[in-house]
Amino acid sequence: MYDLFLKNLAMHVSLSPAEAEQLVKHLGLVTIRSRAKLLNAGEVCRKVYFVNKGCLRVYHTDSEGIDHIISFSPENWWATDVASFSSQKVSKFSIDAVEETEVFYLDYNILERLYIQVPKLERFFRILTQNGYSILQRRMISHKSKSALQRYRMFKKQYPKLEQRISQKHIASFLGITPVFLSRLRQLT
Amino acid sequence: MYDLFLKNLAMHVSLSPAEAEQLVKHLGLVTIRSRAKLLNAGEVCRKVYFVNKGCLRVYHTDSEGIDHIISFSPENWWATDVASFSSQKVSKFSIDAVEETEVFYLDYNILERLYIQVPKLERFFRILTQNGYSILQRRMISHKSKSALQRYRMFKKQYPKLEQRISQKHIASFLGITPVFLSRLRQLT
DNA sequence: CGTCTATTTGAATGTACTCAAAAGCGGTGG
DNA sequence: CCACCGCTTTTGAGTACATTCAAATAGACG
Repeated sequence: MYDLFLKNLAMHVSLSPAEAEQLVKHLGLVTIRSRAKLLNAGEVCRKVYFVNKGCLRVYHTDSEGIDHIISFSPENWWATDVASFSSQKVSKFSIDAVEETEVFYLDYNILERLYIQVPKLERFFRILTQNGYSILQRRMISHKSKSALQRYRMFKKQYPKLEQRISQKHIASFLGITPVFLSRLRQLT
Repeated sequence: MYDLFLKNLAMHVSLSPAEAEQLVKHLGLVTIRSRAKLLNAGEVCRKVYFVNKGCLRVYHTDSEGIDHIISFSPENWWATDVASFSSQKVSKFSIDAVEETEVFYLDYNILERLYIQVPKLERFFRILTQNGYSILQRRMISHKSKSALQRYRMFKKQYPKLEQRISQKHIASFLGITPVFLSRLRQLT
């Protein structure tokens, strides 16, 4: 049951069985159906999520009511609103499910306590955030230096499986273009 | 001398005098003149920098030879290529000085040792990276949802002092537009 | 089946870019 | 101290990538 989760942690830290036990027993589990929300912009983000099955999206709804997807989190990825979670202030982002999704979660207060009990977790989340940061940097650069068509092709290459599972509307929002324009790009392939 | 540096750390962790001493004695110090480089794309980024005076820029040079500035680091900010530093693999980014700049730095190996000796540093850099991550997210969103003019106005509002110190060419690169177009935007104001 | 949302297609528009040339500015050497 | 060189900024004209609006078509779900 916790296989994927523990393997994910093992990528960056090696926990003793006791530590793993300690961690796992504080883990929440929830399954939500497609489109169900885990976080609404305006709320405080109290949890960090690990996707065991399915796919989440983290997005911002701008003043015009247009969504901008900041990231997808398929199986084996983490999702949270880092800004809101780490400061426990209201969130500018929302999180929902792109398809039926099963997530583990850790509560803010529990995690803060765990940081003390299991200091390796501090390390784990430092590394996790660093990785997320550098992925975001790459996306930022690609957004600035590549055309929409190039970005779409990179997306398909990088996430071949995801493309099947996610609506074009969402892919367009992730790429930072309109669904209409994405539809035209697809003709060219 | 270490005032600004220690105050910066104190924002997120409180070190004992012994811990502060331990940290500070491993700190390097270097002053570089405008345009001098601290990191060249293609090298491994072995240091994390703290800007005590002046201003650094972290940027990527794309296949066309065009620079894309990912961040400025004026006094009291940190700079590194997170991806390269944390993995100790070759860097896709370069770092140089926008004006005469004085930086403290920590070496990768030293920092890894310090993480063990002073675990609070693990926490500090976790929080630092989380903050950086959420700043980058905001920039990503603003890049997708705002026009160049709006982004320029936001930049001026957010970094009023920086605008004076940095060339338009660099501001344009940061905003993700051409210097030519920035020049036109400035007429409108 | 009917309704609602997602995708496609067409036409007109706008934002930002390229290329080119001129003007401004700063540093360096005579 | 001035003249010159190189780099930055401005300005003009033409262009391209991506958008908006509108309408038609296709798909998904109750």
